[in-house]
Amino acid sequence: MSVTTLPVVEAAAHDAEKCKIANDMLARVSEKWSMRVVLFLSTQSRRFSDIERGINGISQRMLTRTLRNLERDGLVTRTVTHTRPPRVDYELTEIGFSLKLSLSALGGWVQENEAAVRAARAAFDGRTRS
Amino acid sequence: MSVTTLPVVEAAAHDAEKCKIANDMLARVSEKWSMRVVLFLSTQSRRFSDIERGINGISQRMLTRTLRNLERDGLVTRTVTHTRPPRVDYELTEIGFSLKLSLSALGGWVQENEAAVRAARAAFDGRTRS
DNA sequence: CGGGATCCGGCGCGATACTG
DNA sequence: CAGTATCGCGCCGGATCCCG
Repeated sequence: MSVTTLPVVEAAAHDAEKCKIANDMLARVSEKWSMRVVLFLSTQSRRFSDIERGINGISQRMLTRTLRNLERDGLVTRTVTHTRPPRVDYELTEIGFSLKLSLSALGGWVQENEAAVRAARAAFDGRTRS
Repeated sequence: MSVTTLPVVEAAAHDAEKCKIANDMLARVSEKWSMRVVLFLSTQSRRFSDIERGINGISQRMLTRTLRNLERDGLVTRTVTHTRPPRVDYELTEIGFSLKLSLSALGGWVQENEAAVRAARAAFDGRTRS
């Protein structure tokens, strides 16, 4: 029953359940590798090793965990082909793709304000280091 | 020179510097308390203790750190009034407010897809726990 | 090939106590 | 009132080894 529990959504529709989901989604999206994976899958379906090679510096462990989380949230689908060697393909779902679109909007903000943020940081650091 | 280093912004304008800033901003925004603070400041200027009381469960330490980070990025301003007891007011800058607008868009996505995500999680958990 | 199991360091974050 | 300092836990994320 707290007054301000929800970070993203504002006044409208402010129940506890949605707050939790909103927090979780924001957390998910910022989990260091999630966005890279979503972006990498945004154009086409990819198999595990393709993603691993396509995303620079991700470990096998983290790729697995990231994909599991995205799958759990219904953002990607996992398709296993039982051959030898086995083959697993990952693909963005419809809602996964819509999330990617929303995030691209945030990307727009970054493009417009990146210079200002960098300048602000430099000014702040110069001010406090003295 | 990696091919895919940037999570948010896509094909356009893909230099390393902007990538780093984009990552940083996404990290900042997801720092557990940042969004709550930004949202709380979105309507008006507030003093330290007001924010502390307004945001349910934040510790003094984390509020201080969060505000410092936001200030460093040029998203909030800090105004000190030297009285006894002292008084410090925080206010959203213009670019801080524009960020809030972009994030509200993401909030819209959450509102639309929260039910789907919750259902997906339930289905996934039921599938794997068996 | 596509993972799972385990070990481990770093640090995000909270609780508490102290200061100008 | 608005911080800073210190301590400690949890957990994210990397490395390494093993398995079907």
